[in-house]
Amino acid sequence: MKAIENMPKSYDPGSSEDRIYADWMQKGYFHAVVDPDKKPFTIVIPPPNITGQLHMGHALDNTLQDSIIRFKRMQGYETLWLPGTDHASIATEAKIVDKMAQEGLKKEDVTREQFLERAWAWRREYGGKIVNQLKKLGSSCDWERERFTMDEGLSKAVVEVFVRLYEKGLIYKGERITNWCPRCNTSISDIEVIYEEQDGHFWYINYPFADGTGSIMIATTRPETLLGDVAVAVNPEDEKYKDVVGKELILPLVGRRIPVIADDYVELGFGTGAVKITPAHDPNDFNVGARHGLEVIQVMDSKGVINENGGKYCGMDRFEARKQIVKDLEAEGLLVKTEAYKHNVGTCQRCHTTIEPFVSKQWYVKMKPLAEPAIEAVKKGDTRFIPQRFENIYFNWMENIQDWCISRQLWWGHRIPAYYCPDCGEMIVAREKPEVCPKCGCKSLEQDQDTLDTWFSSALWPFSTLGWPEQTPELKYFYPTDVLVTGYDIIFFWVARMIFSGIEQMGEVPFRHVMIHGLVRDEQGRKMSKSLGNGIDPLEIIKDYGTDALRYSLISGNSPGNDQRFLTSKVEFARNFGNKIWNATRFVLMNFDEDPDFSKISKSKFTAEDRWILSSLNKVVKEVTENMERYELGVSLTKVTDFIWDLFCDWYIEIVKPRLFDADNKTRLECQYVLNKVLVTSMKLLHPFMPFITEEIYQQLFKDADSIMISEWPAYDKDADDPDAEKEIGLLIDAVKGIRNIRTQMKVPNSAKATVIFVTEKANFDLIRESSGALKRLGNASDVIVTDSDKDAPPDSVSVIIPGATIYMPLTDLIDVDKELERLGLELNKIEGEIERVSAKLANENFVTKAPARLIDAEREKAAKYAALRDETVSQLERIKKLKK
RNA sequence: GGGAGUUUAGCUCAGCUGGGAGAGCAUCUGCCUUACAAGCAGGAGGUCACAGGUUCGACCCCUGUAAUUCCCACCA
Repeated sequence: MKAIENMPKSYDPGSSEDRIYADWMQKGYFHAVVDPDKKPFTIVIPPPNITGQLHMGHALDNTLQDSIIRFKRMQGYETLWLPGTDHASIATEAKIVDKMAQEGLKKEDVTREQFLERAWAWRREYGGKIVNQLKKLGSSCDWERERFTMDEGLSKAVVEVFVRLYEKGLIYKGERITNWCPRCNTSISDIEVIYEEQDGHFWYINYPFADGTGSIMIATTRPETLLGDVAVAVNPEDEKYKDVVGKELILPLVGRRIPVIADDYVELGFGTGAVKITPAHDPNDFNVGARHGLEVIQVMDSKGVINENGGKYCGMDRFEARKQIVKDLEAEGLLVKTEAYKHNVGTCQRCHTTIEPFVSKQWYVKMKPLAEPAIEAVKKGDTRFIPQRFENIYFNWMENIQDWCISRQLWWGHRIPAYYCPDCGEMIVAREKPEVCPKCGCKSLEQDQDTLDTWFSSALWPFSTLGWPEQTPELKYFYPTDVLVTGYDIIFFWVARMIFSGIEQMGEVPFRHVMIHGLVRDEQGRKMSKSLGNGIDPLEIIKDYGTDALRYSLISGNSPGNDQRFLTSKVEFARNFGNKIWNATRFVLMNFDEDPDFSKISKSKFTAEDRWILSSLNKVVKEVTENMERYELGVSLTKVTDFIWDLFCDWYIEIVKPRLFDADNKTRLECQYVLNKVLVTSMKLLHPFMPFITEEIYQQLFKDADSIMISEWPAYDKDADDPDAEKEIGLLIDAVKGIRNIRTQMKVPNSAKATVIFVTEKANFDLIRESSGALKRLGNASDVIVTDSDKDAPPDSVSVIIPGATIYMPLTDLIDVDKELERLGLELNKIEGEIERVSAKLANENFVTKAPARLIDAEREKAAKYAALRDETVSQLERIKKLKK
């Protein structure tokens, strides 16, 4: 056993965490191999963006994963936690554009190759940063298997999936209206559009009939799109407009003749009942236009600037044009009125620029055939969400899914594997660039300029990282993975897409469980954000309190799916807890002999408190393991904490001190053994959450020990349950609590050590005598006399009545007779209240006939207990009353 | 418009399949007791949002109401 000279009075995480982590790495404990003799347990990390900086969300997400993976590793699984990063095409590209702007450069000023050069340089410079930050968290990832979504292997997987889906007809190219961000200058998918409520206007505009017979009034929030109007639609049922359907209108400011058409899309009773139709710039209008064979007139370019179709407004930004058009309409007397109007405006998830629906040629994934089996898989329970309610969100989205626009007009990302012949226009989708055009033999085929949505590659993450499309042993062994841990904010973006991709490519769901967690909010419950500046840097917390404390504060009190607030007080508590166990260890070690030989212990020499703490420990092992298996990490952590702090430190250690301090005590070695056993076992239970301090303690407890992280997870042992010991020590604890309580209530100064006379039932006699040392210590008594008769009790004493025993504390000069009478009276009231409640229950025939037997027995036992307590309290009252005379 | 969550001590939150309400922080009282003042001991504080219902029994299950947060859809 090591001496404790290297254990300072308080624990300093800063001095050990990096060293311990380096040691784990060096010994290769994080590395997983294909081992047919062991069961695999796999987690793939949600790959952080290379633009990323570790924030509290990562800290939570990765602490959860690490805790699970450490638990499973100790349970004996071959555990793989596969790490990596995501190229995050649009986010990274935006960062690079920003950086270029600082040099006075625009994206167009450099070639695609030069731009990509910069992107890779970015990746080299910043890509490793977040990885190092994950290491600071203690993450036990298999870094030898780290992947990047644009690695050669993963890129190969992306091309393979694209080609396969194309060949199956599940990927197609089409000209359609899509969400377009004029600032990022690219198409984006439906879920990348964030709707924000904005204060806008409703402009009412008259469109005159071509025949001069008046006009029809429409209302719009986007008057600039008027330039692209090709019709005005009314509901076919609308009496008001029955006669005008088919007539022609003169489009204001433009002069184009456009028809009035009838279409169900127009809602009766909303607005003016007439809707301008602009197929090129509104998705609904696009559909209306398609139904009626209307022309699509694009009036804006990709940057939101009015083009040559916009006549005199050409060259104006869309919002500038809006103002001018309103002004011009007003001048022409066609603007009827303007109303303030709150409405939802679609904005770009990345840059919050207002989305402009835009007609362009894009690549799409046909979703229906992919969604169906993915829905089925979750319905069957092949993949389960925790908590389950997120399955509804998943179903709801998958059942109403639209085709997925996957092409982006960006440079950073996986380039679409489609090749075009400049001569004949032939398009070839292929794994490799064809040498010549298969149709005309032209040799200068050009690859599609577009790249793929960054989520296209993330969707393949659970198998592409394991070597797919190669049938590697890793893929066979580790796929499907066991649990995916992620926030509810990316269920659509990522989780759903992994599920259908896994099923489609691998024929099997990518993971068995999806553990969903919430957001980490600030102390006031606000979302942490850059713009609010309310983010808390996990690395700062680590610096101030240590990684273990941060991890503890994130796990404790956290329940799956729910948001939580980040409270500094919680981190402080966690740090204090670390210090507590550190000092418990110091205590244990300083009370060990030089080299205790635990092979010499005799179990028959275990005292009641030994059996009690071992039994309690055993119970905690069982419960914590069960909670861990159900991914209830917060509950586990609370249970471990309560056991260590309350049962082990505050009771067991305090009870056994006399044994330890007495060098001649006959059960001293057994006591040391139990201390060691309980401490080691509870450190193991705590290790998944607080890996560093538990390792440090483990190393202190054992010479030449392997790491705690590869030690065996404690097993529940049926035979270690000891209800008798629990009952016995329960009695002792009640007695001590009672004595302490009296002391405070009677305001007995600590210095006044009164003799305690313990009158007990015969059944408890030996036990109490055995524990009298502890009782003396914990009750701060000068002496403890155990007897089975109250004849020794001095009359001027206060009494503590517990089931099966009465304790007298002679407090001559200190006892206040009236006060004691009052106290006992209150006690009696309480007991009688209990008796009333219990007997009411037992008198209830329905309860006695319908409740389970064990509950009825329990109530009967209580009834007997309270009756005894009542009798004893009454007799104590009598005794005190006599004093008064 | 559709859906989901939340509502428990002053604050932040746990509470697993229904069987006498818990923790941390804050607060009050007393303690530097030779592991720990980042500590120890003892207290106070809750008609578990509200109203019904099911049940022998409801914080827990059902219905409704209110407040609050979020997600989806999007009406020009």
